[in-house]
Amino acid sequence: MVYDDELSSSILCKVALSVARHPTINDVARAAGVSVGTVSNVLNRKGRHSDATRAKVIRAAASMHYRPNALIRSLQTGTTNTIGVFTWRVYLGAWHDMTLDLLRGISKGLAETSRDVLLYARHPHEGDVDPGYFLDGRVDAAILAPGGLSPEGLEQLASSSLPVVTLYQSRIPASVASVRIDNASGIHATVEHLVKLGHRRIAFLSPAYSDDFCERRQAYLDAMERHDLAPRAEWAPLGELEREGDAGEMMDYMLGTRVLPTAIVCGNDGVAIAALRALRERGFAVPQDLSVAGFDDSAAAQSEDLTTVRQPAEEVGMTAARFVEALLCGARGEECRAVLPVQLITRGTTASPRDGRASAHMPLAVPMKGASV
Amino acid sequence: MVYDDELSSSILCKVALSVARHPTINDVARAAGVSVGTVSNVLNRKGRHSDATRAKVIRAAASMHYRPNALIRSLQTGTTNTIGVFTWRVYLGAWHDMTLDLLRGISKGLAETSRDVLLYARHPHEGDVDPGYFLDGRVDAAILAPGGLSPEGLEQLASSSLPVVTLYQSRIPASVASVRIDNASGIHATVEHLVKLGHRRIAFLSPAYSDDFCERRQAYLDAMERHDLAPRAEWAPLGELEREGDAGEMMDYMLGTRVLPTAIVCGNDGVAIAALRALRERGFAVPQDLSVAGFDDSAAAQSEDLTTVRQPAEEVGMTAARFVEALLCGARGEECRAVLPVQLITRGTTASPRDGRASAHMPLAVPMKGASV
DNA sequence: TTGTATGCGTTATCAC
DNA sequence: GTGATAACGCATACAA
Repeated sequence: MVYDDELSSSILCKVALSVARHPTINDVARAAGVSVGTVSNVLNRKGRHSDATRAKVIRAAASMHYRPNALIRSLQTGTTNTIGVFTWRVYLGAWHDMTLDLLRGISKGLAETSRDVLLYARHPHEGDVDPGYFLDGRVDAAILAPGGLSPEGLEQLASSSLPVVTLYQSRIPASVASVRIDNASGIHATVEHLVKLGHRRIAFLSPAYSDDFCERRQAYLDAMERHDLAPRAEWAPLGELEREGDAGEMMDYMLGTRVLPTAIVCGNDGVAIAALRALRERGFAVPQDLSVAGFDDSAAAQSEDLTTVRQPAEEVGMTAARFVEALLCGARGEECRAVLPVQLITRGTTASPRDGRASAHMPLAVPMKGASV
Repeated sequence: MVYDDELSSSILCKVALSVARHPTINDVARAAGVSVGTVSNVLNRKGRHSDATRAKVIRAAASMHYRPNALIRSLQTGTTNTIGVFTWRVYLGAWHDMTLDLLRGISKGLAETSRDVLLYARHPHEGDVDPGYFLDGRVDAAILAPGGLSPEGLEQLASSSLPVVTLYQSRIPASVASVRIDNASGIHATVEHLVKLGHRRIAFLSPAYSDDFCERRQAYLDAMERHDLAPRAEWAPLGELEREGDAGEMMDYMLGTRVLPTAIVCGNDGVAIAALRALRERGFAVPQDLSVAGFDDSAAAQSEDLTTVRQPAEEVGMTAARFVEALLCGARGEECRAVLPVQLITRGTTASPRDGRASAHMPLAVPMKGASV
């Protein structure tokens, strides 16, 4: 061609004009008049080349907005600088306010080590996730919130070489890193608080579809026993509680029993706030007629002046990010386990019960299944 | 058949024992006794091979938990099935409650087309993001919430071949797809509502660091003018308002003026709730002494019984996801523009002002240089 | 129907 | 210091 002997600047023009695609290291090398190896060296392993070459390469790369392809680079180096994060909960609504705090914590933690987050959005709304999903080379490690992987799936993942940190899960293989919160302490503190206020008829309202909820339920039963309080079966119903409306039904069920509780401990703030609304709709005053306590200390809990247990979701995320870092540095899963403390926050929805018996203005008979007070 | 089984299973064992790394297509090919091309064909282009071969390949792949490397596959196909999402806001706190709704919408929208989200977390806490950041081949397209990219950066990105959808941004190149909300309508409705209640001294409290805030501020000024109300300069201060404490200072400033407003329109719910608290701390009753309105209809707004403008954050996310899909199918950016409607939600923090005059304990109103009271 | 060969863009290992 | 070149794992066009 006529232009074979053009100066590099015009070559740059040619390249710039001809590429719809992004410039590659080859383009940079050609423009700078050096080999690809030299370009790679200059750009990555600073220090083993002449200043003149260095300048040429840098300028060529900058002028054509060269950007190394991250995929190929990962292929070469074996590391993606990306962490997979699976949180089922992003699909759910206000029942789980803590997701964003969690993500923020993870982001902050990973930013410290310049890693990005691959947020798995592709999973279906229902059913278990294929563990192989995390093994396609896109991520260096995975952080798994509950709800996606079956125990077997987690087992399989654990036996692979992918570092994994589970969150809010207790039924996991011993070798898997995990960050949990101290559910039992939180519930014990809540029950203790209520007992000190004079409550003896304490109910527990919660779904049971995650380890956390199960632990909280068990802790409630333990706490009741510890205080010599025998919870009636209908005070701790095992319902689905997946939507707001469910809380109303559950409340009807609970209020339809012969002996009403004077306090309700809820599995999380979402349930507690739904319970608050259901109670108020039915003419009950909180905390005069019934006390209500939640779990999580979400933003809504603060607004609702809800007594609740504060869990450090952001710290859970940061801890998980640090564990990921540790695992990538060779730590074993067994060494990366944390149970973060929680703290009871007493607010306006809990108070002493009205003198032993149900209050005077409470409905005599709740319109459900002929039950009476 | 039996012979085949024995043969392949023993080979499988050998392979399984030898690999610490993940099996590659070569391993599968060897185990199945076919070539890599055949494996690839069987796994991807169904239909052009014998049943026997097909069965062998499938079984070999399944038994060794073969998973194609997504990086290489992307390299090959030119598509990553991943969308980059940049939201600065994940770092911020309760000032921006809508982030999770947004993410949920994006996730739902992308799940429809089996794409995942690369959530950029690596950006520093301050300063502009390098546009080249999104051009390293890891994503097929990008969704950009405000705050990260400078206008020039966005321009540069727009001139690249990467499909981009901006959110909540109005000052963008004409060719860039965008999803916005109708800020002006929301503010006009709010001011209209307050005017109908009898307010004339209406203030505007908001930061101004994003397009949305600026639009809302301008809409406030327009609405005031439309109602022949000349807002005093001190009723629409231009402050930073980046933390909760700032709202208190701003409130002190506003309440320290000679003529007090009877209503405060806020830039978002976070500001409004901070304003509510600041007002109550200073002995003002809402809405008796002052009315307050927000913007967004976050969960906190519902809890606080705040009059506000509902914005469909989740729908913003879903729309963005759909635009991404459209762009990837060849649509031009100009064709992918949406301004989603908002809706005024009147709640308990707005009411008629106390009978024309300021309340008894408020400082007397003193007219200043032609300002209409 | 199946196998072979090529190339994707980069890093890294060697010669020079 | 610098430049060839192998290798990464896969898809695909093409040959058999």
